[in-house]
Amino acid sequence: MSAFTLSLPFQTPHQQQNPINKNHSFRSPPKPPSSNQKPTSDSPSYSSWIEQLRSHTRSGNFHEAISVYIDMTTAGLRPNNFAFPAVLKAVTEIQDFNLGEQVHGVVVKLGYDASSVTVANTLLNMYGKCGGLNDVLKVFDKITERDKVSWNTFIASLCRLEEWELALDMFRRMQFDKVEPNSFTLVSMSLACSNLENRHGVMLGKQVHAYSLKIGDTMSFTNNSLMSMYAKLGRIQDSVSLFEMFPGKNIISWNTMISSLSQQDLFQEAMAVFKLMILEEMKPDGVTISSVLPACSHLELLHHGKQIHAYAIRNNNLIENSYVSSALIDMYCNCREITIARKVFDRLVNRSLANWNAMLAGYTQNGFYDSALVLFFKMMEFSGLSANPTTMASVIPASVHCESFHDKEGMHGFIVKMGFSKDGYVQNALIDLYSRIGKINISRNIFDRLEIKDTVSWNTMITGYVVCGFHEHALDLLHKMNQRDETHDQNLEKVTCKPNSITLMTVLPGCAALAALAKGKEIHSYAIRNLLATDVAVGSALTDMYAKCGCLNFARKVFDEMPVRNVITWNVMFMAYGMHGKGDVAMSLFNRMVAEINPNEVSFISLFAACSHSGMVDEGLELFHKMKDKYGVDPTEDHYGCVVDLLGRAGRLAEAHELITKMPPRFKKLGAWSSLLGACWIHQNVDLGEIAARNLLEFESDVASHYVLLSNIYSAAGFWKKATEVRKTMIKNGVKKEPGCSWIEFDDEVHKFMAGDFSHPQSEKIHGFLEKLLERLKQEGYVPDTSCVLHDVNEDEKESLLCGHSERLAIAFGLINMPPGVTIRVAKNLRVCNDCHSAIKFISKVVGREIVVRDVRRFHCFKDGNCSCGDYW
DNA sequence: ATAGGGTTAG
Repeated sequence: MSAFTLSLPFQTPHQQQNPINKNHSFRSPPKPPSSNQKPTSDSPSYSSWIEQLRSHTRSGNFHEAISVYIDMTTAGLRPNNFAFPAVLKAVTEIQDFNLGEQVHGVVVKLGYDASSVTVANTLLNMYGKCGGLNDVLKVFDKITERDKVSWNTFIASLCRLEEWELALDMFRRMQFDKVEPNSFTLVSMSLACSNLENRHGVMLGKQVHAYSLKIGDTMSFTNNSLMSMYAKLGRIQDSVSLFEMFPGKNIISWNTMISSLSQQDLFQEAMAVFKLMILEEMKPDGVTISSVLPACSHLELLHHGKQIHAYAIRNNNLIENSYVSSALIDMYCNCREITIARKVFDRLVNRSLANWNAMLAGYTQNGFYDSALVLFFKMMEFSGLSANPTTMASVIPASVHCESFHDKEGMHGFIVKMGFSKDGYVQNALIDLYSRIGKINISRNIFDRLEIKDTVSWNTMITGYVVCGFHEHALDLLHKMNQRDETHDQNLEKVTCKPNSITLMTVLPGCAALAALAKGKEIHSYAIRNLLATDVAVGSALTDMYAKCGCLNFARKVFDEMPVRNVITWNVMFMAYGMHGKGDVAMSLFNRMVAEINPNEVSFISLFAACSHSGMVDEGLELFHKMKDKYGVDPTEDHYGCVVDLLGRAGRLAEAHELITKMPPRFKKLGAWSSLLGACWIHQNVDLGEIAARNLLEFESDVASHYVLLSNIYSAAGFWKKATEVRKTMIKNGVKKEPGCSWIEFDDEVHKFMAGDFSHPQSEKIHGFLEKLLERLKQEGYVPDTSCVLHDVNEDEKESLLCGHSERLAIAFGLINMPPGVTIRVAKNLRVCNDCHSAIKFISKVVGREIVVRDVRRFHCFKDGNCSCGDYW
């Protein structure tokens, strides 16, 4: 609506031309009252103008009412204390703040703001609904004879402007001025209290409640507001008591109760109240439906949800209610019935933004990222609606995970353009976006500049570091999150963000990757103290962490004590036993598992790996042959890869090769070929190794490990020239070998060592230590095996290169710094080479220490000159 | 006086 200026014709009565801008758009042009003569204030038709104005407002024709008002003033008539309330009400309803201000001007000129309480009160109401705080205060100040309505309107306006504290102050001043609060006042007060900080809100809320009892207020809306207030302040029990004791329950009481329970995540209870409502023959309306559906959604009560859907269609076509349809879509999506959700969506006649958003969220949350993006672009083009921050909170993750969508950073541009950059959800989603495209610094930048960091912000940032492999930073940030929590004002419960179960399961894989046992234990104790350890996901992550830190016993203990286990929990345990070379235990656990719960694809991958590392070829093959018929899991290309590894590692290379050739054609064979190549290196088979490498390099000429394995196979067989050639091709193709890297946790820090690396502060000491150690090893009978050294150098040099292998540096560091008797735990990013394996066996004997080395595939526990893997790995 | 759709995880 265009703004226009209204000058005051009565200020200079002789001036007859009127500068009203007639562009104001009205539905129907106003008709002046019957006579052609201009009415004057004392002519009989004056009252008919006023009456017309009032009747338009009364019957809801606000635009017409305003028209009459304008014509009236154009004609030089003064509005009176009947005209002003009518026009102000109309202005308020259509939210035309500009016109409101102009009418205000007229009111002031004519002195009604001080002389008529009714006019002043409607003015107050107008500013409360479409103005600002200053206007409200100014108008209220002017009223000399404040009545109860003035106070109530004033307080209600303050609430609408979210000035909760001020509203409460005014409640006190009202009583001080000897004006008795009534139901209207108490409704506003309940609303104000429910928006205060928790403890404070409850305290004042109880006073409001007591006040209502004192004045014997039994109005249903007072009771309903008090219920709502208690619920929002987390005092659901008080809310329920009010509900139960109140004799005058109406539909709104029921709805309030159901929605309050839903909002407090008390879904079972919400369902129970809903059922009671039906029993008491109270007819649910749209609000009821949209309050109870979230409960069905969270409890995944698809059946109930469908019944409610049917009810909504039968009764009054409640499905047309946008709240109802959004809740339905959400319910179906949460029950993973995306197709039904989409049908509901497609059949809607008018789609609200909430409908689109619910559908988009449903797609994203169920992993249908492409569908989410397609729908989003459709919405942008055809719906006539524009996205809001909620839309983008679903679209950003969809764009991040959608592989065929490339312009991920473009989303950020769009966000900025739309002005959504300061929305918390959007910012968190952007942090995730940048970390997943490897631009972790941008993530951190956004994170650092967040005005409010909630738990999700911290979790997302920590996950980002884990995703990018910066595990130390992840642990650092967890530490900071905790610090922040400790120093936080206990009164501000709403803004605290303690680590939750998601935080822990995000950061535990970081500990596992770093083999940071001490840190992992610290997190474990934190989980116990904060009652998070019983969470399935946390328990599974703890089990995994202990297993990957080499503490199989701890892993098993956590596993045994978990109150609930899911597929992932079991899979983690299989993997754990597999990495420790205990395939037999994994298999017997599997038999226990299938009595309780169905295995999935990952279960079989873990089990094959376990069998493979334990030489249990036949057990593994048997499982492979019956996984589909007995357990209903179709083998995938990954399973084939595992079985090729199983056969190959055991030296059954021909069978492994045959299995690859028999793979169903829909499968990619790369994984299987690379398993075979690895096996050819172990068993020194040049012919098959060449075949495998050829098949791999045709598609993956940029993977260093293929070149390295082939070249190692050649050198081990003495084909030095061929080995060198492979290495040259690799360099020519610009492929860089991933540098070997090992690490060890010491003194609350993870120390990293690269192969041939001299950057560590203790580097000199370590190398000196290793030189002396080498002499002692040789005395014990250690003979260096240089076959896996790629470089074509003389034997002496090779030996010193071997000494530089990163695992040896890490072990030496541990031996120098850690007290005797403490097990040395080292992790490595590549496989331990033959020579290091045999050297570490000797080291464990010479220094009398247990040494645990975890490489990419499994654990090696060295003790008294032996290794737990029995040289089979 | 009552109602909605969103971000993080294995």
